[in-house]
Amino acid sequence: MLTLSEENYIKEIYHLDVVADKGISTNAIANKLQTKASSVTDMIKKLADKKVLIYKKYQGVTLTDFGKKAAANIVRKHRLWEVFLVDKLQFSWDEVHDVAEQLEHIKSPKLIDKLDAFLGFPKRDPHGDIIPDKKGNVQAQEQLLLSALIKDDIGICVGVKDSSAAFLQYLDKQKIALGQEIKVIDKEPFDGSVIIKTQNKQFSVSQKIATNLYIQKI
Amino acid sequence: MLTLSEENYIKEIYHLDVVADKGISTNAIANKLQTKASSVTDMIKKLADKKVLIYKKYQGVTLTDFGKKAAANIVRKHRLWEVFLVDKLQFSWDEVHDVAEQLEHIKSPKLIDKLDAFLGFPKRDPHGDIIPDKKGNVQAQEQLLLSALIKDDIGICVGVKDSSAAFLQYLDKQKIALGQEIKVIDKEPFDGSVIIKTQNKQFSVSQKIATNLYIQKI
DNA sequence: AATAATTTTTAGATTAGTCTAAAAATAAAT
DNA sequence: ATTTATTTTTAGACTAATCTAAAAATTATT
Repeated sequence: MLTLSEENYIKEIYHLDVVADKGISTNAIANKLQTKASSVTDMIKKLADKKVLIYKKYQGVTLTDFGKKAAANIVRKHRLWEVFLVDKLQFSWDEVHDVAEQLEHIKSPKLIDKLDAFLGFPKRDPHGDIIPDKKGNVQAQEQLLLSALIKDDIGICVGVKDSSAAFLQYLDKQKIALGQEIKVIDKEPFDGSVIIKTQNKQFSVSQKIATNLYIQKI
Repeated sequence: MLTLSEENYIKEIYHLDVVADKGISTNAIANKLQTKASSVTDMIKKLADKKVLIYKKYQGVTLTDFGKKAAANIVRKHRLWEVFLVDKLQFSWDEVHDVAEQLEHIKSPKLIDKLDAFLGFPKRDPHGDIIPDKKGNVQAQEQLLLSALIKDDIGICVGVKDSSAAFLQYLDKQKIALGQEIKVIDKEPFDGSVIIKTQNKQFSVSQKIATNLYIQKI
């Protein structure tokens, strides 16, 4: 059985693992978890004992298959709860994270199965992120950043890279929602901004926006 | 801010407070929480410092108004989650307790308000217990034990005193549900059993059953 | 009222998770 | 290839929550 703290470490290492290919460094984990490197060293020793990850002094860590499954399960719970908060309780998508951060630690497989069914077996959370299945498998997402599209490309908005409240609120203000169709009218090479058309309105978004919005081409 | 452990102590003291009139003893708390008396002494000192309760050595404890409000809030959360589990997720009433025990510690007033609304502002949980309101007030329940009724009394089943899975399953088997009308046909003075009629069926229940089922007379 | 039994508290130890400060190892820069 | 800078680990300490065992206070019993 994993403690709350252990679960938070595992989840964060899992998120870092997606990008990195070598071992996850002690400092990277410490930054993400707002803690000190020495605390991380202590904890990863414990997690290595529990066969959650592989740890060699000074070489960083990598999750074992067991660790990856455990992590995917926590992520699954987090994202299902986010769907619940938005779909059923009318939370907006920029205010669900902190609550889901607590709910993800509730231990009851039955609860999650029933919640999943109640929500209609959703595939993605309110930010467009894929929800891992019961067995901890994550379906690969075929998605590009808006900035990677070229003139006349058309796609569906499927997710955000940055899920900070500020960014989500910006999207709300511009009436950009997940599931929405977006067409690239033109690109401005000078500053990387993109002129898009969505819902019959045409406007420009900055490079910062374009590099944080995932699109699935159609 | 209260820790998880503190919340569990407060909740248990609150439940014990309903029955007792003098201070709640260290041992009583230790029994309920499956812990040692020495641990209880340590904790109640801490809770006294936090103004949650009044503590005098060897005299037991009593909750302050602040402590009572905090406790009622935890109980409110516990019971609202139980309603959610039964009404929305199709849990049966004998399997919700352990999950609710975890969910009651989630900290988010907004979540509870929205959950309350989503559930249609229920007044009682699946076991018939009154749900404290937002301010921590509990409406007095006018209810008697089935064993206190006399021949020809008619009432509605409103709650259970013992909410163990075994008892709840017994009630399910006998098709006795909350909200159901029950008439006392006769009583057997010898063993305290009661002959009742409900849903056009007439049968006898033992004294043990009759002293654990709450009825509201009509 | 004195003694016995029980309850409660204290004292000291333990575990999980964290921290600071110093030491050791690795990586970067001259 | 040394030296310097950075990262990581170790050593020792702290807090929260618990425990055991012994001491102190209260309650019950003769």
